[in-house]
Amino acid sequence: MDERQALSVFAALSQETRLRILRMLVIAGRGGLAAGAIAERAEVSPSNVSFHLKELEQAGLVRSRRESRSVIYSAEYDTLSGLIRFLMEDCCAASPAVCAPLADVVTQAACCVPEANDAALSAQPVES
Amino acid sequence: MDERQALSVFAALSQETRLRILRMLVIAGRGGLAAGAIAERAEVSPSNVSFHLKELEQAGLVRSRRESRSVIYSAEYDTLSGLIRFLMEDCCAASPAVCAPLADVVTQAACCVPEANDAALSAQPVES
DNA sequence: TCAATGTTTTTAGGATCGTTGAAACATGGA
DNA sequence: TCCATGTTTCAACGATCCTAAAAACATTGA
Repeated sequence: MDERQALSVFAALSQETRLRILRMLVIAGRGGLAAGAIAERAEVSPSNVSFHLKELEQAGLVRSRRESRSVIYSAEYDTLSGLIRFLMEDCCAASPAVCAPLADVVTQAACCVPEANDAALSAQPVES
Repeated sequence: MDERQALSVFAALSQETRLRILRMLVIAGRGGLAAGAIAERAEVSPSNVSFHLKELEQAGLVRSRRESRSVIYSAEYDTLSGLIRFLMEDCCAASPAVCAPLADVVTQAACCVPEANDAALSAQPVES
């Protein structure tokens, strides 16, 4: 990810409704959610949710597909991981001691890593 | 990190000059840089850099200390790691397969982790 | 084709943000 | 104290963003 896209992603995530929507879609998984369902859960009007979804889509954080009458939105996990990589990148240019806190994140936020799944985060088990 | 602070941090990072300043300070390490030096490197006016540094400070991304005539700013690595943790948090609520790309980041972006320092990122060695 | 449902676009407004230059403030040395 | 240096605050303006409501568009079934 280059600086331009990082700026775009940060801008997209700096708005309350959009951040909520993205987290909603991240939790929803690859199946995604229909625009209407998102609007209902976020408690905003359809036109407003459409506006914010477009912003998220332009930032590359979500994708959309039409299924019959509904338009289904889902999170782009690759963009999220790219953003995290971007955030870690420059840390590595400084001395290792400086970025020790980030190393801790790497080792502790291991919810996604099979062999270290000992509830390092306060995340609850997967349901559904 | 809660949602409120995450929003504040995203807003702070969504501006080109501020993102550049933060990356500059991350690379500079705990020693930090004087406001004047930052202004010079970022090629913005002193008043402008002061404005942006205040925003970064309010978001908790930098701290300042006075040394004689200069005010030295340095990156708050804990806030950065907190942001990364926040970004990974919800990923874990979905199925593990969904967040595999993030797991890859964790294992590959290992520049900070001593035992896996094999240039997984395209980051160049530290110069200067 | 017509009506119903789901979503997007458009328009307009008010609010917030970023930049600039001048003035003010803080510090250290003569 | 006075001056030089380094930084911050202030006020004003233009640009951008967010929201709301109405209209337009797309899809499906009668």
